[in-house]
Amino acid sequence: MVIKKQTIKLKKVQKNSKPSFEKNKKITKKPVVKTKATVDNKGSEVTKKTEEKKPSKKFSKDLAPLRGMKDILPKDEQFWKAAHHEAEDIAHAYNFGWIETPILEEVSLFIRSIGKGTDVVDKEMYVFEDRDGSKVGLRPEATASLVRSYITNGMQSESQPVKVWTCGPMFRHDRPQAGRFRQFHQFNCESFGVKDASVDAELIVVAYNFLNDLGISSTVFINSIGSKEDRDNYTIELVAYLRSKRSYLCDDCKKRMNKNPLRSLDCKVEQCQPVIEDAPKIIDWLGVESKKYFMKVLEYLDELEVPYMLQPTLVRGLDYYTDTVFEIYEDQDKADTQKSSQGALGGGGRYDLLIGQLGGQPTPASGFAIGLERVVMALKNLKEKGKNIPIVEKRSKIFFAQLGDQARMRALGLIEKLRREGVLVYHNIGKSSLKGQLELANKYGVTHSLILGQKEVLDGTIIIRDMDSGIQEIVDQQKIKQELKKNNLITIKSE
RNA sequence: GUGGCCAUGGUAUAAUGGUCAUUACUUCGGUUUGUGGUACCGAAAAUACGGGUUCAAUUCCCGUUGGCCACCCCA
Repeated sequence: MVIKKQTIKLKKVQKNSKPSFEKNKKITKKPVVKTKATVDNKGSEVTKKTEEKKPSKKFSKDLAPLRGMKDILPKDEQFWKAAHHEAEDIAHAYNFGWIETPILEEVSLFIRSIGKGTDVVDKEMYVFEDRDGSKVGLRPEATASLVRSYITNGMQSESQPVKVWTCGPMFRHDRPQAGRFRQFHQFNCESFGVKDASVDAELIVVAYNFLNDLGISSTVFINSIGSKEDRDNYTIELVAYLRSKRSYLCDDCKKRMNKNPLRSLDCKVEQCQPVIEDAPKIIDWLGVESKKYFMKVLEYLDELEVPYMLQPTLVRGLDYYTDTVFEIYEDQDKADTQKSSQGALGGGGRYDLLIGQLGGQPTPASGFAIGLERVVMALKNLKEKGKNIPIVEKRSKIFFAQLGDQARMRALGLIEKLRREGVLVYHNIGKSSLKGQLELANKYGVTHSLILGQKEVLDGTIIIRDMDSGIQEIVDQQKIKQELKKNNLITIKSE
């Protein structure tokens, strides 16, 4: 029996005897020499030196996930599941087919679609050399891959439009921030093959309903950037205008003027605002066709009662868009306008030139992406405010406790048998004390526990304990299911 | 990529240029070795990493890494 224990840190010693291998982080961790003074049963004192230092139990930093990447943990399961289920439901409801494409693709696919000169391609892509020397990249978004898939799988010969959806991780080497990660997840819907305002409107309504069904109220910000010619003409005009106001602009905008003038319209710097307000509006430069098309989209949205705002300054950072572009934002309470998270939950638009540009038959297309991390963030916020969110929780109401070696041996078999019959039970076979197991049962919030002990094993029976009243019933092991069913406690797996 | 703030057990925190680094939750064990919710007792568990100043650094300084936030950009 240990009566006394003391630990002495010998700082001085380790300082002076600094080992030469100090570069090794784990070993440099302060060595601690522990001395335990113990007294054995007979009362004689024994001093023993425990082994030199133990390496730090703290995990070393290089074990942590990479910067901007996160483990998604069980505590957040409900939010993620809610989002995933809703994605699946809504995509299904609108007849989108599920598709999954590789995360890794030839780099040129992304460069050719998203566009050289965009930040996503120039600064944020994970690119590396494959073993054969070819350049591959982690997808920074899904549209390029989906378009590639449409082409390489000959989907142009299916009945149009071809509508697909996917969910999965995307990668951008960005600086992590609220709602922004290097690996993040998107829900994507794309519609290929038909150019019609109704297609755009449907996509927008899908995005809107996805959020709405999750309890997130949102507004769509929408604009049209017209055809490529419209945009080129407009860009020339805009640059000329910005040049004339050059001295009033912020430094970023001065740079953007050459690189990506449309983005200046998005500038949030205060000094630029008056200039932006007076800037020529792209909508005035749309060709007749584009203008008509845009009006039609808006009409549909009115019809569908999707709340939207025209935003003449909305352009998007990816090159492939034409005509309709939109972003969707969570409606903020006035109370938390201060509270950051100003990123869009999702965005998208029409890209009629992309498929042809990548080598397919020229085919119109339109789509959107929603960031699941941001959705999950919004869901968490809502829950904090006590709002109801469609949480997916499959909980069993029953705990299975076992006691004694034979019972333990029997337990797994019984649990398996119950599972096959569609009865799910919580259990912790690793624990041996009944007390500990019932504690757990309590924590799980079950209403009843099954208790199997030595005696029950021999009798072929089992105890059913009502956790509220404490009343116990002994039933035949063969009749567990019936008993539980009688009390309406069963979570049947199928159906 | 730029800037601001930050770094103490698993989580959340307290404190200090010099005994054994505080507290709570969690985890584990015990208070009846067949009965949970409460109570009590006990245990495990931390100064991110590297360097500098100092007799002495968890504390002060620098660097690295990471986190949060904003910009850029985007989801």
